[in-house]
Amino acid sequence: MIVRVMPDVSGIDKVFDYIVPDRWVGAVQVGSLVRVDLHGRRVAGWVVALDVEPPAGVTLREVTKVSSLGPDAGTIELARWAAHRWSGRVVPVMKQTMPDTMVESLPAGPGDRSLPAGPAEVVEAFGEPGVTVVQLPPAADRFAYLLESARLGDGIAIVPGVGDARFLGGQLRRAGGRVALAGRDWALGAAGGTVIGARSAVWARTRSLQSIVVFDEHDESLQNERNPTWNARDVAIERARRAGSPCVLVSASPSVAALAVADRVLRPSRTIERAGWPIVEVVDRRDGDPARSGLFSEEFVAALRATSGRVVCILNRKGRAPMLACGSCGELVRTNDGEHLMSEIDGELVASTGERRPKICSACAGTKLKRLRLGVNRVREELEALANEPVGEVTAETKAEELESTRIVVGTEAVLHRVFDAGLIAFLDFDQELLAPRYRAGEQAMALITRAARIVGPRDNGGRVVIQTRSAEHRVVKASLHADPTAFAADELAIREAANFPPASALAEVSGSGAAELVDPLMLRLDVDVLGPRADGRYLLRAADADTLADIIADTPRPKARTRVAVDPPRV
DNA sequence: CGGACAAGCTGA
DNA sequence: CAGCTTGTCCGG
Repeated sequence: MIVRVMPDVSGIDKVFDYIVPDRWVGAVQVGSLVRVDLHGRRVAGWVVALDVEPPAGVTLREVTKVSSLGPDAGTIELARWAAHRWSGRVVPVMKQTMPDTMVESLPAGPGDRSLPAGPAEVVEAFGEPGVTVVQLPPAADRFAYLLESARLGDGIAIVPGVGDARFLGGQLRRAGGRVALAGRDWALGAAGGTVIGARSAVWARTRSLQSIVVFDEHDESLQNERNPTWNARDVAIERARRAGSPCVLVSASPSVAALAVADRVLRPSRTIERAGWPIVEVVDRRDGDPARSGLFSEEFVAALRATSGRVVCILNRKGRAPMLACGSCGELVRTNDGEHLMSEIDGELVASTGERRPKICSACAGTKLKRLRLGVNRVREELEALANEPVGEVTAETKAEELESTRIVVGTEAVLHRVFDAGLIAFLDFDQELLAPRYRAGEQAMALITRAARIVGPRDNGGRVVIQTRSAEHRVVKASLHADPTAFAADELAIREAANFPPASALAEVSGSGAAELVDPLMLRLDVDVLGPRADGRYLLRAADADTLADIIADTPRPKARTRVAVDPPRV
């Protein structure tokens, strides 16, 4: 038998034919990982087709080993689709489809077992094929959606982190479901049941696919940070579409990307939604004495005194220039559209968007601007004095037990991934998040509030989220205050459409020394906009939609010089 | 990717 | 012109 093999070599995006010795003919399947000789090297590779007709004039070599089972034919096709959609190579995607350790054969599949049907709205979410967005308050119990997915048969559940996977997976197992953790229990999942895991679980092998459910669909960790920058939410949608099965996207604050492709959106009543969010207190730091730019508002201090449980203060300061605020009215110095911060360069106000103007407050025409500086250490010391008890600073190095033993902690937003309950979460300087120079800043800020809301729990829990800001009218702040992510999504979508940003268009960032050369032939085309170069030599490509953009990039020759193309860049 | 080979450069 | 670097090509 002659098979076609895709070598697991990062520089090669080509397939080669090999002879399978008779003794392995039964063992080799599409997706099998084999070892082959290639150009004097012994390398691993995936069998992508069986019984092929090799090109004339080449001498075939033999497969030297059959190492493991791998993805099925449909998943290989899906990997090819993703590599094209995110303008990258297939090999790194193929790696995602593999088990943690080699698998020679699959165990027996689960027998028939019946799980109980959930509430009507949960059953309805999985009721028909297509994309259903389920908006669920942050502290709501999501388990019913996992259980329903498992009740329908083999399927995949995707969560932001492996911790979530272990927790929800354990719950399902105790409820009688057959659960496999993606990667580790690859063979078990391939034999049948529910595969649960972080983003790479979307590539898991399954026996069949009756549904896919994605929890926290808005979470940025669902996007692969290396090229190709595939997003598990989008891959899940495509995989479910190919299987003719429902794809359910669950989020407390659905992304505009998900809403744009949704066939149906299921939202709770306002009463239920409000009840599922904590009390959010917005403190407008422009009020009161504008000369006082202290770190802690009276409202925060009151909340701190009233909280007996854990207190988490979030302060983002890494690599940030000091913000400017008007000395007379306290307004932040922002771009005309109010979306981004401006800083002072050579006596002029300049924003990352290129907008510039003289040093004048746009709200009151005041000319006295003051710098607002906040450092974590100063915050920690002042907070310690205020609370009269030890305050911990959380960094990546902070040990879990140290974090557990300190009641009050200060850190960057990364703390929100390490703390699982709190009585008070305060964003001391939320403007840094709101006005970050990225088109997704609003959604990213909303995601932080959503995560904080889940940690402190629903409003009858007594937990609180405090937002200190000078942008109280910002859509994220208003939506948080009113527990109304629907309003946020509508406002965010309008802004994206006005600026022709996704989901109204598709973007790719081109960087590296070959960027100018790659972009050059695209300058005259009408179906793609070339924006840039920016100061760091990066370009942005913009097309009407992701497919058009992918086709254009695929048809453009890659320069010899190093060039990186990042599709759907999260930090632009 | 990484080996093979060709073309280009350097110093004696 | 040996000895080395740099660039280009290609794999079954």
